[in-house]
Amino acid sequence: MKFEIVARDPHSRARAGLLHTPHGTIETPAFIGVATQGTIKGVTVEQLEATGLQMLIANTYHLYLRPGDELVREAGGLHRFMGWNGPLMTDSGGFQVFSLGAAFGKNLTKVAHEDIEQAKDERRPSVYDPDILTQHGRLAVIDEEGVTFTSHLDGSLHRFTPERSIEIQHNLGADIIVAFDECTAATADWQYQKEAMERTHRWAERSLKAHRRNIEANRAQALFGVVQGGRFEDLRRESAHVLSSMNFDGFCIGGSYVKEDLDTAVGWVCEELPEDKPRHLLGIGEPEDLVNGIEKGVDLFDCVQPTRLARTGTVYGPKGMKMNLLNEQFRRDFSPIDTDCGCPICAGVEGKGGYSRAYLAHLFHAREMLGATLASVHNLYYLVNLVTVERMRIRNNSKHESSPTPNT
RNA sequence: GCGUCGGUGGCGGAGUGGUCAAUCGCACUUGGCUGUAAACCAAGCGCCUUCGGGCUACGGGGGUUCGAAUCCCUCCCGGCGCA
Repeated sequence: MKFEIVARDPHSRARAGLLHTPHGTIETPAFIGVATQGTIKGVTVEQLEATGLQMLIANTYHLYLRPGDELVREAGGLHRFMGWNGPLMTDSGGFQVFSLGAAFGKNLTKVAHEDIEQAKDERRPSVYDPDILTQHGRLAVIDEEGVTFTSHLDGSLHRFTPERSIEIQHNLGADIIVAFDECTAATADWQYQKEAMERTHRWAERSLKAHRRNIEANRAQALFGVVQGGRFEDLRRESAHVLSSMNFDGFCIGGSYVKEDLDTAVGWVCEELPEDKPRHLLGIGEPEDLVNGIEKGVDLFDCVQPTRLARTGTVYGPKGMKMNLLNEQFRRDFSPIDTDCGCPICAGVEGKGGYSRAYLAHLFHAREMLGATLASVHNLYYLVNLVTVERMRIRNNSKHESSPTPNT
């Protein structure tokens, strides 16, 4: 995998680049679609192409449980299995350490509010002990070696270590894979964040080692390490610094956040990471977050937000304002979601008119699955386009600053 | 006409003397959703409120009772059966 920076914004740390993968080149900054179970829920590959998405990210934990990574390998790898020929990455299962662990059963989310219930992460035993799961009322428990999961599908017991996550990801065969890490709660204290971060660093080394061992025989090409450290500047910088010294092909910025911390944390990390490698801000998000992240120097984003919102009836309207199409006011609103939007849902395809808010509202009220599909296509298009505009802006600004690097 | 069963909130449908403004669905209204335990979750849903409470309600009317959606009488309406 090769990464080249083609333009830099003179007014910020933003940069535009090209990320070459065996399945094509990604123009960065880019928004990546989340295809957890090997699909962006409710959207076909053909429809995805119409959104302009350049890359998708699938999930190790989900695909390992079902249909099984061996089966995917048998199918010829995830690309072939899901019919997506473009660039593909897989997440390591690190996020499930959080969502099935510290966050389980609480009202904890990736980007939380300041007043959330504290997610207490008591010190864990240092050895693998399956019994602790039941004692803690969660589906994932961490120890030094790895994480013990109770399947959310059937309650069966599973074990992930960095080595295992990498092995599974190699079986899945994405272009970019991610080191196994621990996503911590936004409000975890300094002591715990440090402990978790250092463990994540040890896991990063092990992931790297496992990756190197298998890389020749497998399809997976590039490995990204994950920066942690929570809301603490010293830890974030340290994490970025330590990981930079390892031989990763790129870096993810992980963790969960209190909204106000997001921007600062991303800023600290990007200042420490090497300039010549791509940075992926995991699981973020909202339009303003993308703009802020790009300004800080982030190259890649992925987020479930556009599709999850879409499935539940919320779309990005004019100027990115969120609209809940189930609200009464849209029942007789026969205009498109956004008159200025060029997506197939709003603008239609090849001269055929698009869909109206009222029609979408009807689909959602009637619980017709097409509603989720149409709204997902629109929301994805919106975010992809937003990032594309930013990318163009960086390239154009850069040109005026007499950058010799030509555009592609 | 006689007999019989039944009439409860927008709808379906519980409740059959007090703990009932009334279980539960659905519909409706509004929130929330950021590396997907998520086509999901939460709250509200008679009227008024200074949020303590107050008022009007279970087909209509009249009784019994300290107290009735629940018991009795009567009227109206509907289903079924017999003429």
